[in-house]
Amino acid sequence: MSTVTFVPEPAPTPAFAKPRGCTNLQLRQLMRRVAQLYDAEMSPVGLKTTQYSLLSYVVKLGPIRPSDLAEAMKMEPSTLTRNLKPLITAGWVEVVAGADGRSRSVTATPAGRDKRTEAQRHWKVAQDTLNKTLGLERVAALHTLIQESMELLVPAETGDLDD
Amino acid sequence: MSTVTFVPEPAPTPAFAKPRGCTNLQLRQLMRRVAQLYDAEMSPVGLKTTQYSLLSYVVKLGPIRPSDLAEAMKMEPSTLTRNLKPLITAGWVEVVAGADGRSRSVTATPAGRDKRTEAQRHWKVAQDTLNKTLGLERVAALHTLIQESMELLVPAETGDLDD
DNA sequence: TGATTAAACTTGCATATGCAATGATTGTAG
DNA sequence: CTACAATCATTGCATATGCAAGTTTAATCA
Repeated sequence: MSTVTFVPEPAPTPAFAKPRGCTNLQLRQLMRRVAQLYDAEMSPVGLKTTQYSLLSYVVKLGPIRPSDLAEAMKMEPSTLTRNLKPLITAGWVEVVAGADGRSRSVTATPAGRDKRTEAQRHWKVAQDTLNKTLGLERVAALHTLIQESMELLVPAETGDLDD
Repeated sequence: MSTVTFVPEPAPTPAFAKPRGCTNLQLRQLMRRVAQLYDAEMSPVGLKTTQYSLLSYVVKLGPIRPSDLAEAMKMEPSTLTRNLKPLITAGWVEVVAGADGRSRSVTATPAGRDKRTEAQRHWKVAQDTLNKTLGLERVAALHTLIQESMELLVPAETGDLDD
């Protein structure tokens, strides 16, 4: 057995700074600002960006069951139920009885499809504004990070539990 | 004058993909998941992560005027007014008359400071969990992107308008 | 000083968000 | 076929969020 002198490795300086602060808070803050930017652009059309997103999903995926729609939008079913209300009141979306007596079927009305088309133009302007303000590269990087993070966060999950 | 044949440059393939989808929606979706992760960890302490963030700011910056606090937290003053209510009800925060007859002064009570310390431990666990789930590097990158984006989004703004 | 403007919250209105509990149906085990 | 379990949606409760309008107080101008 030989005596060995360990030379401590030079602390492997990481190529990135240790994250500082609260990720939750930072996400919220950015979300608020971004939402304001989008909402300002959407306001002439008479819907919030949240509503535009939901309406778009209904147009694209409908007729669809509320629970499936909620999952697609990654929100709680209870939240979905309520978020649909303004769209129903406005006559853009309809919820009727589903095949299964328990479930329902969500679809966009013709007026809803028209509204979505109209709103889409404004959404594009908002997105372009953001792209210009932040730079295409930064927005692309943000999208990538968000998507990667979402995948990693999907709670343990549901899906491939055999037995 | 010579005739020149322009060889069109090979479309400068960018090193990043054009961003797809709605940045607002993606941010919201990630925020929801992240909030749920933090809130689950904070729930034993009896406050939401949003409340923890606010309480922390009050502890660190107080006594402070509501408008300054709102600016520090990058939220609307009206939102701040309401978000303070649960903390006041719980006896963690006090709002008293300010120097100026119009303004107020927000401070944390001793109970509030204690609560914040207790909550901080849980926050750290949540943040560590996130760091592990996403990876330190990814979280760091996210923070950087968020911060850069926030700076770029600060609306034209207030600050150095002379005349 | 009296009128006007500005500053600093606060409220009214509307939506977004989620957990826990409830209601209504369907599926399943005995 | 009945009792129990699982599914699907909604409601009760509480908070978060922001715009526009209102209130109170201070500052400024004529």
